[in-house]
Amino acid sequence: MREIVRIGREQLAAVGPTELSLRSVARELGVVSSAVYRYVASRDELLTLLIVDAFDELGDEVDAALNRGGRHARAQIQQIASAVRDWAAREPSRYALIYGTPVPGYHAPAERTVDPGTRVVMALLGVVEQAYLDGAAAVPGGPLPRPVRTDMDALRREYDLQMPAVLLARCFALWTGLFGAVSFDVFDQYGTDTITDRAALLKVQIDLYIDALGIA
Amino acid sequence: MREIVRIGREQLAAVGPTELSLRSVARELGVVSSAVYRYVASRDELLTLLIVDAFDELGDEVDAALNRGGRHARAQIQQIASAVRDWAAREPSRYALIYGTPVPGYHAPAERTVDPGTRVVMALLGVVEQAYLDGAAAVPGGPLPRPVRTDMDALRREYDLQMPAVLLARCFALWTGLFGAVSFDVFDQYGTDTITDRAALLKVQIDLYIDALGIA
DNA sequence: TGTACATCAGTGAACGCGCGTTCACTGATGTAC
DNA sequence: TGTACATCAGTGAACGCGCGTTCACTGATGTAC
Repeated sequence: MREIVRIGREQLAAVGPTELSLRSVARELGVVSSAVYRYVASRDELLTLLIVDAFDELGDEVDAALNRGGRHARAQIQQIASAVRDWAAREPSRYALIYGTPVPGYHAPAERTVDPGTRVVMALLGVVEQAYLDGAAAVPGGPLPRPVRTDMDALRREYDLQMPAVLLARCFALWTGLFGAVSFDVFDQYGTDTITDRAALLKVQIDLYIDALGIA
Repeated sequence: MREIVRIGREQLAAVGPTELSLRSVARELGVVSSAVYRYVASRDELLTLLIVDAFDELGDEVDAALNRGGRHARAQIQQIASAVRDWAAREPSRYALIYGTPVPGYHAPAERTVDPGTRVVMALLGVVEQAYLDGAAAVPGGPLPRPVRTDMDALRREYDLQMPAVLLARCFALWTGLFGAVSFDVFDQYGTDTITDRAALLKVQIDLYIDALGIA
């Protein structure tokens, strides 16, 4: 079982999420294809296992990066960002599996993927919330469009956040900005040769997002 | 020929870029699969045609949105952003083709895809450059890490930009931030039901990025 | 200690499918004399 | 005006491939008496 996930991971290192096949996993496992069905009900379930696995590993890396240090919110966010980037660069297919084009025909079962899938945002929110509580985050003025405000308030209640809705909305910009930058990097959207040090560029971009959050 | 691209587009409406097949295009065209080879050398070339087609259509939409008005940089950028979002929401598969996980095994021929692929950034850069020339963009202080600075200077020369390197670097944050937010939306990375009005959220996010650019 | 039986991991063949690409071909349309 | 020929769009069969999934099965291991 664990073996299957391990091999699935390995396969993903070679082949993009869409063409991950039960048969290739079986082959690599040194077993006939139908044998895999003893452990996994279908290809979809294999994908689910690998998605959860990827989210969890990324989540672990992020947590580890956070623990490694930096007391300042800015440093912590930068650390989260590089952890994400490093993992994504190391595991482009697994990154694509969870943050790229959804695998066609596959629908993730919410009850298994939501929790692991939110670990990175949760880490970011944790840092910003703490900065807010410490008075280290400037609260931006300006109203929020009603529907956004409603959603943000619902989230604040759900996750028990003290930060105001405006700040929470800005966290979304940080979150999507981070993954946008990482995706451009991993999926090679910058032309070839235009950016020589992508890690450095990411750092600059994240700095900008942090500035925009009003964090010291 | 044009017919083939048209049908390819239609197919993409139904099936994700990875499983776009020559045979399905032929089928839809009412023709035997080998006939398509009279017009297109291989599946890869079909993909190239569709990629260029998608980039061009998106570029046209963005240009149209820009022309539709707003003299202020802020309004113009917001208009570009909604044009991108609207097109992406309408054509998720074609968006995935150009901004999602790269199709495995396919390599885009740079000489055909680069120009159409840069139209959106070019539009953004045009707006920011104009704002800079009008003195409407605050030039941020702070140095840039050396490699980033070098890349930015190369780009400034290549595209004949007056804006300083720091500002250009910030344009990258706007660019990747925009596509990060749109991808999260189109690829359904926000949980279900957490965001009720995604267009409104995008607007808030883009506003933040514009603030960060120091644009009035 | 020895036998009878149940459990269970893995086998192997088969199903029906769709794919990209090749090849020799047909038959209509257009051109040259 | 009429015939001979070239062009060219499309055909149809075939190649070898990999896929997900099913099914009845073998044979080793473990358990109960």
